[in-house]
Amino acid sequence: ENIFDRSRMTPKTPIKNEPIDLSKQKGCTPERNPITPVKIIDKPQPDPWTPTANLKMLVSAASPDMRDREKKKELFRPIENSEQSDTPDSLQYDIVDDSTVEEFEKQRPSRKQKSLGLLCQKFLARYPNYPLSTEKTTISLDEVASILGVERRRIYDIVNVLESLHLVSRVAKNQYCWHGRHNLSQTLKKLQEAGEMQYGELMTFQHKEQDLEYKFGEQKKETVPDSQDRPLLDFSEPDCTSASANSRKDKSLRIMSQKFVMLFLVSKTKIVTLDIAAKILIEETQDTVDHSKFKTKVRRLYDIANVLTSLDLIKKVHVTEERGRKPAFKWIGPVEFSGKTGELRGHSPSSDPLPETQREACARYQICATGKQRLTRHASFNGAQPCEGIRRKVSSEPNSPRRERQDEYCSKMINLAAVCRQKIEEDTRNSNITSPFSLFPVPGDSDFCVNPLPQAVFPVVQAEVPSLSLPIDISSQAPHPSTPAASKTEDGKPALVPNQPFLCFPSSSVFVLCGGLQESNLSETQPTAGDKGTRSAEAQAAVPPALCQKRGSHKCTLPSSPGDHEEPAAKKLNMEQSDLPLSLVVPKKPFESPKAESTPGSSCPPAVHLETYCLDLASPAAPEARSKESTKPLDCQEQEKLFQNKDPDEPPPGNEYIPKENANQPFHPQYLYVQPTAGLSSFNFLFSANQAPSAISLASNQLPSLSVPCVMVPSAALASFPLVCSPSFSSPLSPVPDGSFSAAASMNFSMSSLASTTPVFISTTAVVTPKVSPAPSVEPQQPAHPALHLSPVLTRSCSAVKLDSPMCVGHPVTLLKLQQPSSAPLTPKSIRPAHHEAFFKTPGSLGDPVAWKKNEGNQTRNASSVQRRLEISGTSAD
DNA sequence: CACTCCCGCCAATTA
DNA sequence: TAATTGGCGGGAGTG
Repeated sequence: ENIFDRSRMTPKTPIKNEPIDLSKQKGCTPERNPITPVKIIDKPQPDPWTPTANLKMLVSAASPDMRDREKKKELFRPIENSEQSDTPDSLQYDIVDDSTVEEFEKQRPSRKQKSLGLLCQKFLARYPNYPLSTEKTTISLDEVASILGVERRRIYDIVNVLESLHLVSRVAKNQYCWHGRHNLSQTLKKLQEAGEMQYGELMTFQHKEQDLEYKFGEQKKETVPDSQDRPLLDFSEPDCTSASANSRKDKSLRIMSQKFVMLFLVSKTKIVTLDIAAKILIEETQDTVDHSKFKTKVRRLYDIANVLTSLDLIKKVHVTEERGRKPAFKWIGPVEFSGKTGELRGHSPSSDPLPETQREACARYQICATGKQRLTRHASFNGAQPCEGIRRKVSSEPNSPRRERQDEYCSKMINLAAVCRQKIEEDTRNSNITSPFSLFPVPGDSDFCVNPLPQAVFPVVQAEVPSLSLPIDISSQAPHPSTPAASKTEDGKPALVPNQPFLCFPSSSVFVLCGGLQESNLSETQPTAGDKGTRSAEAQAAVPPALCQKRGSHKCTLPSSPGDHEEPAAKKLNMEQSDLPLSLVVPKKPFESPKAESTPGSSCPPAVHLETYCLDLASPAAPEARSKESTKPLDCQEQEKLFQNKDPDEPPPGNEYIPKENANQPFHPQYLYVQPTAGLSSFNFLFSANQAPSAISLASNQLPSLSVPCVMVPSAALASFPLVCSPSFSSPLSPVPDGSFSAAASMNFSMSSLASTTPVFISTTAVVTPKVSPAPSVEPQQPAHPALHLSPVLTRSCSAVKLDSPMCVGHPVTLLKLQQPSSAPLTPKSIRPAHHEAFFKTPGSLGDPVAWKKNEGNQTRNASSVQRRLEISGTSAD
């Protein structure tokens, strides 16, 4: 009998008949133990007894195919009856029993019987959904293939998808480890977070496929190449063995699977049409969109969908659209994930940088979004750990192509930002906005939450236009219009709470910090991250985002980029970009609950301040940036020079940071002046602080008063500071109200000289580089969305999103764009964004749109600076 | 005819 | 070099 079985096992494709059994190891599943032939006996044996069984035997003996069919039938029966709907588990049992049946449907296995979905069910039936932790079940591909009577190729399809969800992990060649669904929720959560970052915006618009598509296209193009995405998926989980395995290039199926799942998790409707998914995935992967590619993608999606369906995570549905009904899938799996950011951290803090980043972002986001501020979380976040994680990432790969990292980074950042946005939105929706945002105009919050995000995402893209708007805000700013870049700069807007994440984006790791910034804690982490990034990245980093310092005073440094900009302003710009968002965010938080560690209290204005500070800080870093800047356009270079000079001064913002990098007190004074001008109290504080104290001390001082978080960002943009700060502060503060706030903020920015800020952002963007160019493209789209309401927030979110897509590089740009657009539409709110843009532009300002482009380069610089700052902050950290 | 998606060639990776 | 993985797309089964 045993022999018999074996023969059966071997499918027609004799490929490998080998003694399959051997492989099985531990625990197989309940049903059979593959390993020993004996197992085989299980089912088969019974057969012999029955007439049918005998028949089967004969048949199988006669032809492998028949055997297979029979097997399938057995397995399926239950399944077939219920169709997929049945739960796999039940199936399993059934299967076992069925042996008796044999109705002889044998007829040729219909295509359905051979479907991947069915095969997958059979596969899953073999393993427990929740295996005991103690027992590790290993899966031998050969064995399974033979048992299931299919070629190995098919098993790969299943395993790859399962692997993407961490239900299994590859242990070795031909060996996989079965984990079951224990970690499924965590994995889904991660994917959701990542997805939000990447697709959040898109999904919001889901209904509008076009939008999405467009956006996607732009974003992706802009941003980085898809490689970015992978990381998300990768998350290395703690699981058992796996870790090692991922090397392959892409494993598109795995990545696709993750992305596909992300789309569901991000989608509000939880329904994703195949064509949209295909388009999105194609874009990510590659630009080319030829039809054939699309078809191929769809084929793959079907493969994935079949497996996911078997997992009961999705089900097929049809959506009717204008053009008719389209095939689609609806997510029927868990939507809420118990895991919390905190938990996530716990998972593998060190293991994957990205994951951590995401987590942090999430955490921050939550905080922000919620408005509730979870001090604890923040605190934890603030904790060096997060930062470390980021740093690790950065540092770890320093050598490797920065871009890639950056991209990843960016993507992560973006993702985070996106997630945050979404969350925020949700939060706002669900529970009106929380205090944090309150800063923003009230409406903003709510709007912000709801509309903004969605729109923001894309709309933001429009940023370009927004940039214009910005100018509007402040005529003076107009100059900046430099334009596109400006829009990007808007990222600054991100300042809005939602954006925080964005902040991160800029420098990548740094940004993450931003989130923290807002909260306060963030700052610390960010800095660290930033530091790493900057260091490794040198120029790119230069601008490190901000770091934030956290807590109480939060100071983040946002690094402006290292010098890129000619003038301080330029620096500021860079910083700002990244910062802006932060600042925005910060403000909100402050408003909401000062109490929080950081005492976010300060509200918008504070945020601004922060930025300023950051800028200052950045300046120190600037020098480094300079080098990179060289690459930048003329403007940049000039700016760089300026920065250099300033650098020394810049330190202020990040108190701690500064010291490390450079103590640039001198400059501070300048800034200080500016701020005062602004008139806002908060600004003033900041400035004074900056001035008086050494860079660091100052920063800290100021921050504290304000709300710190923001500060962090600013550091980078010190230069811009003055301008920005003052404006923002003044108005923002009082305005606290939502709309006003944003407006004010924006105003401020613009006032301050958007240019300066803008430059910063730009630089950031630039850093992103590749993305930069893309960003522009994006911008156009954004306009459509107009995120009038929350523009700031939205913008940020948007930017963040975009960033994601771009991954590292791109995202910054994207963000900017988004912001602008949003800003434009929104009035007050929009203003802010605009301001950001303006800033960016301004620096360049001077006018050149070109400058914006250059910004890209700057961004990189910024990033580096940011990183530096981060580092500093880290060290100095509160 | 449009959807699905099976099948297996064959290239990229690994061992 | 052989084996393992897995991208890919032709084209067949279904409705």
